[in-house]
Amino acid sequence: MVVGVLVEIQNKRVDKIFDYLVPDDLKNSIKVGFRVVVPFGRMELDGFIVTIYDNYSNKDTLKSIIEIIDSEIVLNDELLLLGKEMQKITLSPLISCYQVMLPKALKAKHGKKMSIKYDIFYRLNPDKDIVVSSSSQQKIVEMLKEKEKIIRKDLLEISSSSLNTLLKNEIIIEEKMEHYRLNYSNYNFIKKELTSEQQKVVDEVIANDSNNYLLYGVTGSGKTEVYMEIIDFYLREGKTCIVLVPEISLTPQMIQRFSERFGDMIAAIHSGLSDGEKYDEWRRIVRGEASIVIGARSAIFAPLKNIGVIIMDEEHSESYKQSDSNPRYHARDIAFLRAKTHHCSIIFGSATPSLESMARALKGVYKLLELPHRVNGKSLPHVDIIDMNIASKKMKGYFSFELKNAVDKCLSRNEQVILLLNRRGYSSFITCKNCGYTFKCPNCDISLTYHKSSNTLRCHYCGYGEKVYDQCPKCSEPSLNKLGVGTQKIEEELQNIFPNSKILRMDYDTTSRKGMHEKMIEDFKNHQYDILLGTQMVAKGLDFSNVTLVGVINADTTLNIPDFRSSENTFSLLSQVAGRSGRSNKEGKVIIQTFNPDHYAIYYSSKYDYLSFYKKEMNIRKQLKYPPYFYLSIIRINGKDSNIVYQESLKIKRSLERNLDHVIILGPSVASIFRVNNIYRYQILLKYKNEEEIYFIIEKIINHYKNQSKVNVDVDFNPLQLL
DNA sequence: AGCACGCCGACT
DNA sequence: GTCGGCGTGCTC
Repeated sequence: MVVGVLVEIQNKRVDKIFDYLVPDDLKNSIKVGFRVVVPFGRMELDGFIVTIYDNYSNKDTLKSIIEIIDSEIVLNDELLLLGKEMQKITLSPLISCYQVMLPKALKAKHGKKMSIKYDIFYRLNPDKDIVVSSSSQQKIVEMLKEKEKIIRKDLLEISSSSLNTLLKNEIIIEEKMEHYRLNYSNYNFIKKELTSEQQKVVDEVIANDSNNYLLYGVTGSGKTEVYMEIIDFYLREGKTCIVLVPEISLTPQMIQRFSERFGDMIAAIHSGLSDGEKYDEWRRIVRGEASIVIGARSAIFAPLKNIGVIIMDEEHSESYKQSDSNPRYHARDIAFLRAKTHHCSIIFGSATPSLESMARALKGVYKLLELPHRVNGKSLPHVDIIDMNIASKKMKGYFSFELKNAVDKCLSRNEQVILLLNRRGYSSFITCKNCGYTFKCPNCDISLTYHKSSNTLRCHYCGYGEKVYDQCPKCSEPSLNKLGVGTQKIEEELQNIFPNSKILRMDYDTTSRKGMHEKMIEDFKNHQYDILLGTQMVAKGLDFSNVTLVGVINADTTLNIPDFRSSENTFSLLSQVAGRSGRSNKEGKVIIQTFNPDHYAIYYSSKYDYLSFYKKEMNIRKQLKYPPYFYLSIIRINGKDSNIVYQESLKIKRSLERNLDHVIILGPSVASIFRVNNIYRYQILLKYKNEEEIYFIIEKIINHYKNQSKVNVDVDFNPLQLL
């Protein structure tokens, strides 16, 4: 017997199938989709069995498999096929496609044994008469008469010798059962009364078996309730469901809502779980013990059978794309592939749909469903924009008089405040502290990125560069700000202004410890704090009924990120955070501090005018040839020798130019961080209309560079970040 | 990814 | 004369 094995090495040159003999004693237990240990050169490696050959001509040269790791299939037929399709659409190593599907505990290095926890149960042996010879034996038997089965820990006060005697005499039986580290309550079909708007959406979706929907519903319009009702329908049909949410909004609140309704039918995979716990959830899914999988990006690979619907909440979220490493896939594309095999529907939900999705919906590629009203019947909270060009002249720190005042009022009513501080991208570009001026590329209409080493500003799209001056070119003040504001600093200032308030700081630093995120949300909900100060993570999905004021300290930071999507991201972030205010019966309010009060992203978000924003932004995208009018791809070239990397980049560019018409080829330009770990990086940006045309050439280039070690060439199709 | 093979410089 | 630098190539 000969099998094809894909070995677990992250190297393109060995990303192919190696053939091995199966020793006779393993023949009966081996299956496609199992992991095995194989000899490889002088090493021993883990690998996946991807084929079993019917007949194989020259077996003599083959080595034999050392051992089988699994007793259950790790990659089922659907996932094996899905991996191949992923490799095709991402041009990533096949092994990386399989690895990304599995929980970390399974990717463990060879030799590390997985621990499955067991509970030991005891029950009475129905075939034996009960004969006891001591009072403690009698006690155990009494317990079993009452409870049918008991767990070892119930017997703490009873000597184990009496237990052993009973076992030896076969009066009681020992049983092992797999212990799952998490527990959910039971399914209880609570049906919440839906509004007629919500019901209409539900009816529409369940009327069709395989359709793609864009659910455009304002914050607080009850999308989650709609999802649950649809899921309920499919569960009754005997089907399963996947719910994708951005990691940041996969809060205990969210999980609780699902588990209250669906109990232990859900498997929730989130960052708060240990690797072991994630593995447990994955096993429950494999065994068909969970019918709803709720999780972040990688939950799209959940090994469910018979999927009825895939829901992608907050579909505009950038976290759905794996951008940092191979395979550079978007969960949306995987959803399409899985929906095709399962003949199921996909629902993309958002209060601020991505331009790509809305464009598709308006073209009829997706069916557009709308929830234009909040379920509490209240209108969205009023938004005040504070012009910091004026306000900053009168203030010392980061808080305008208006924001200070509003916080004061809110606290005096014993209500709570959420303050959003945007830190992302701060150090990479330069702003003027005095007037808010930012440097832009004359060719690309995006902010320039600051390079500390050369003290220059550069554009990463076209390579344009200029020297940094000490003075601001607009107001001539020597007040260029190269550094960001930390949440910590703001917290101190806040505490000084409101000495009697309790402030909770929530950012990457304070939530990195396991369970902290959950605890903070719980504590804030219980009003142990008055003010929640944090980064993006306070903007999404949280539902606090006592929050009546949301303040955005610096709306400009996301706007200034050198990316053509920065307006879109700003609009959606501001809309999301505004929706945190006034969620129950109390009137809410939002205050946004900005140096760009007239910027359309800020202006339209303050009016909750998605469609106007959409039209304006689409116009810009059209003019500048960006998505959704043009596709983008980035070819990244890196290597140890910067000169060789550059020369090869030029070669690639020329070969692209020779082979492609109607494709805009920009670069090669240096990546935002030119040198990482002594690897130099260049990139070429492609803008095009026809996906097929470029695919084959890029595939050719990547395959060409696969076999040589001087430079490494990767592609990112439809990148979200161009940096 | 490892690990060996192989072809040139400074040394006991 | 050798020890050892790490460039190139292979692993079923």
